[in-house]
Amino acid sequence: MNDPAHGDLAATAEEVFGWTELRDEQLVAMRHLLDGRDVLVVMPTGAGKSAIYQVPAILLDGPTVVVSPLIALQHDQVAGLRASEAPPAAAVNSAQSAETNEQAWEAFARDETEYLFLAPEQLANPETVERLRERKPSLFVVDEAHCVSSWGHDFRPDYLRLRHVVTSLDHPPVLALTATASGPVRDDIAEHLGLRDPAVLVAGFDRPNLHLTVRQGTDEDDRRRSVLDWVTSHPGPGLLYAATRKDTERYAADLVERGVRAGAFHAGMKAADRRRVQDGFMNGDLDVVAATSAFGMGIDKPDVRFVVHAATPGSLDAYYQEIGRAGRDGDPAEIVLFHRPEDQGLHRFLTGRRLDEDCVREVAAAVREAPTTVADLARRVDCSRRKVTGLVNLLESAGVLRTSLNGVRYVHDAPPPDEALAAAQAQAERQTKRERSRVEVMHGYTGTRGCRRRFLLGYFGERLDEPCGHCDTCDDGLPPEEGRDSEFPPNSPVRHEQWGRGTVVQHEDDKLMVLFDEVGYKTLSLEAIRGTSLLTAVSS
DNA sequence: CGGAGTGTACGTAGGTACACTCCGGTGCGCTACT
Repeated sequence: MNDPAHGDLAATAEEVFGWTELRDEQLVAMRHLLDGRDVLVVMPTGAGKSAIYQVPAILLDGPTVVVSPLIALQHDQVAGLRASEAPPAAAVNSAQSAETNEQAWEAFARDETEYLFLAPEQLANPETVERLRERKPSLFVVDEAHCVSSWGHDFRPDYLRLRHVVTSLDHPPVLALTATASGPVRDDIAEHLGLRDPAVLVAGFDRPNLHLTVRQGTDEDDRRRSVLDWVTSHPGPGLLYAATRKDTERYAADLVERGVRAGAFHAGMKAADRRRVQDGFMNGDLDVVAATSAFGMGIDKPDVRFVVHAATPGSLDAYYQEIGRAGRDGDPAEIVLFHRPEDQGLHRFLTGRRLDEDCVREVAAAVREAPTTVADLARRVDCSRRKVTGLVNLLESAGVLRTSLNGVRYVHDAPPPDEALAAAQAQAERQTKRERSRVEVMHGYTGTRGCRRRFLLGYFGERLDEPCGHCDTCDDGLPPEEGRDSEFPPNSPVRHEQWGRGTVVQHEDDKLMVLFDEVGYKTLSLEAIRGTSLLTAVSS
């Protein structure tokens, strides 16, 4: 490789960061950014994702804006950059004093800042975007980009508004980084960030040193005992994921009683207690953390020897994210899921949020009266800003509203507010259906008779030609293979008479898993399809 | 939807069985009050 950009990248990486070697995927991604192209990178934690923006940022003329979901992550990134020879880095967020934030903005305005870290909520403030605009950022980075898809639709709706920020910054090259994203999640990220013909780089998902097991529990007491027995008889460090805050505390207490150095971790704990548990785990004072899904983002401990689930998560995406924290040093690690079909109940509840109809009507009516802004709506309507933002997003995807960075207006031929409510309900129902179908796929994993790893990798669009030999189903001996070569290969588009357009996700035994645009994931029996016109392959 | 916790009936002692209610995950930023 002798193009000049390659030489500059390698030289900068070495001079500034001391990296003497860059991996191919890193270099390819960096070159795309220098060429002005949008890039989506899916690469395991610890493989050097941050380098992909840190190096080109220096070569591009203008500052780099990094959107990061957690203030703790922003802090780590800034500290890391400050410890290197890299140009100045700063963060602006609510954990810092107003004075510190103002100083950061002033330095940024004087062109003294190369890397600026912000949460998406900061970018909901038009003044913030204006301050960025004035300095003409040359790179816009979204770290932990799976959050766009997993949180944007309800929990942190400002994620779905980032595309307007990108537009108003005259669309500098956008880099989306994540460790985990299935095909549909990648599409979701690209769509909601408004990526233009992005280069999509996916490094290997397979983690062959992780041994995968699913254990079926009979009743809750039986499962609880099995989990405790398993954890106490395996050396840590390890993670124990539970579904509720109360469960994490109970498991931690039971483990301590059995002589395990364990701590609980969930979002309801005081910040100081959370820090104590996290630091204890990192420095080896604790062997096990019993946690909700709150624990893990930004945790990069190489020697985690097991990840055990005392309840089934709501999606394979979330599951893969959590088990991916084991065995990063490449040594063997155990992955055990203690499953009960009743776990679906909690996820039915969590995905079954009801729409606030009054609020929808109020928002729709207010916008119909006159175009406005999200901030103004939040002031006028009797709901929280977060809720209003979420409803604006929902009404936009239902085709009722159209939005820009600051503006919200009524689509001129859209139905009046009363009927708009029905459209919003239908859209919300589609989202719920999709989420619930993800729960079902997760349970499909627990029930598969085939190779566990093949199922998992298949979901992420990677084909494993031979069974892995390193999961419980392979250990037990697999049923005979059939139907691997069919007219419905993974990732191929199909059409169903009832469910419409979809994409084949998985193919195992005589079952076909398809992601339909309208109804989410469905599992179809090939035997039932054969010889009928129910499902047809579509030429793309 | 399911599990945990509380309350009640039973019938005269201490527990068991069942009905009922309540609760359940992820973080940012901002404001009001110590």
